Amino acid sequence: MKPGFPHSRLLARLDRIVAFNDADRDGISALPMTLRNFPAEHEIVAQGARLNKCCMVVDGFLYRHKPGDGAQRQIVSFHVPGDIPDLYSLHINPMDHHISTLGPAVVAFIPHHPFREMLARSPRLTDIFWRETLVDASLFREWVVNIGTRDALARIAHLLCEMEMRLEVVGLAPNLTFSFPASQTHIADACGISAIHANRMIQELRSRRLIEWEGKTIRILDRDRLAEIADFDPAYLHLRDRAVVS
Amino acid sequence: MKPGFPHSRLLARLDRIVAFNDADRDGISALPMTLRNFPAEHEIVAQGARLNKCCMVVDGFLYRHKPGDGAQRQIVSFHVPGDIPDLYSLHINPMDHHISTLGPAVVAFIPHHPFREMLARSPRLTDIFWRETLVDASLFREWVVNIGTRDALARIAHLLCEMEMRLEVVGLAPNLTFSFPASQTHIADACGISAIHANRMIQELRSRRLIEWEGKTIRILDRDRLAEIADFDPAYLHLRDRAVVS
DNA sequence: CGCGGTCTTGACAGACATCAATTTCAGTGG
DNA sequence: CCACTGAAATTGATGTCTGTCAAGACCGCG
Repeated sequence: MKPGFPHSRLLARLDRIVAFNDADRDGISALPMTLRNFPAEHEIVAQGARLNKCCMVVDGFLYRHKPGDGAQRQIVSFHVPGDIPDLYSLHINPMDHHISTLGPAVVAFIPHHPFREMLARSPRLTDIFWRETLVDASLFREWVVNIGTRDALARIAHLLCEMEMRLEVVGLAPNLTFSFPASQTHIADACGISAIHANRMIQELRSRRLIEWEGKTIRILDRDRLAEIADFDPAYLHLRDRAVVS
Repeated sequence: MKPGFPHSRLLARLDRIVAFNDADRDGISALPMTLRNFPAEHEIVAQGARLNKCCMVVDGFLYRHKPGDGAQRQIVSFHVPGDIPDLYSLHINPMDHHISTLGPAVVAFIPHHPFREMLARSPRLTDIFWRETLVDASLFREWVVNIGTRDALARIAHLLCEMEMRLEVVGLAPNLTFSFPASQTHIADACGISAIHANRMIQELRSRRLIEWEGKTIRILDRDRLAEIADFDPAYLHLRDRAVVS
């Protein structure tokens, strides 16, 4: 079976995380997927919803967020192509957060029913997707550490290190350069700081010649020093091979 | 098959979350478990370790923590009887955080091999334990929100609301009163604030007559007002029936 | 060319961290 | 039975990181 474009995204993604075989490939390739385009800042899934399908990022970025106390909100994760941010909806209802597009994005919807059938047929695929949700959880733990222990500058630096590495895995960060259509307000909401302070810290990173950030394009100039400031250790990403050469 | 004491802890726990049948029960009851006692503040699992067994809390509390920047550390979760804090080690290695006892605790170890065999035999149990890890992840998301958006007073209030409700589920918080052998430093490390400030905020909660906290015993005096301060919505706990009467 | 969102800058206030010292108290030993 | 001891809790003073308010600059888009 010839996998379609969205399927290959998912396959490429999983391939970088675990080793799997042709049977796994065929199972995934047989999943029905419906592609849809969404404009920037568009809510794909609402908190409280009961879903009958999952969404996979094909192109662009999604982010998950929860309303915080009062007017505040907290972004709890960003998602890159290949991610399935609501994979957990297979087993948990209702959704405990929103999912929105960051910039314009292409999303593939996978109905729960055939997804569950595929998993029921293959304990191996079950393990693979279970593992995906576990890595997801590991990122949340690191975000707790990020927001709980680091100052604003390090929080932003850490976020950038994480995004660069996750995008590199799916081939979207050549030369430490990548597209990231987040406003400074998004960064602030993700790091638990004010937008104004986020602005100042980003300027600080720029003036230290650690990053370039113009429009929606980020370029990391000195990954080692950025990682040092961020106290960044990629172990929590649980990538298959962490031998990332610079 | 007659389940032993540790097994019944696990069964009771799962029973409050999902509905399951006798076959499930038998499968769980057949799991080999080795009981061990640990003193307070004892490391059960180290970051970086590759495990061949999971640990279930039988009595007392465990907590998971990661070293933060410099001398700081971040507690990312507390665990009550019935929890399996390193369930994810079935699919992910190495551990990305430490697990320690809070006070003295009794822990049951379950070897990975029979655990995996049980799951391989029962897609239903696989779903149940997968779901457990998904709820775990949901708590992390809420912790991100807690630390990222709320002030110190609300963070502590939120933590107390969460602990009370989770303990109530396993029958360990009668009359809104429960044992919790955490020092103020633990609270501080969990909420991302300094121990001194944690002390002042706890005093504030006491003086407002919201809680009593003497030694290792906490009593919630006014859950409604505490939940209001904490902006606490138990939906993220994904309990089966959330009809908790006061 | 004008509008609105985003970014930027400055001044000021406040929540919280840090430093230092004292009190409490459970556990220990004489 | 009662000092002794070290950890935990508490209190006070001071500094700072970060939030808030206000206003202006920049820029993409219609």
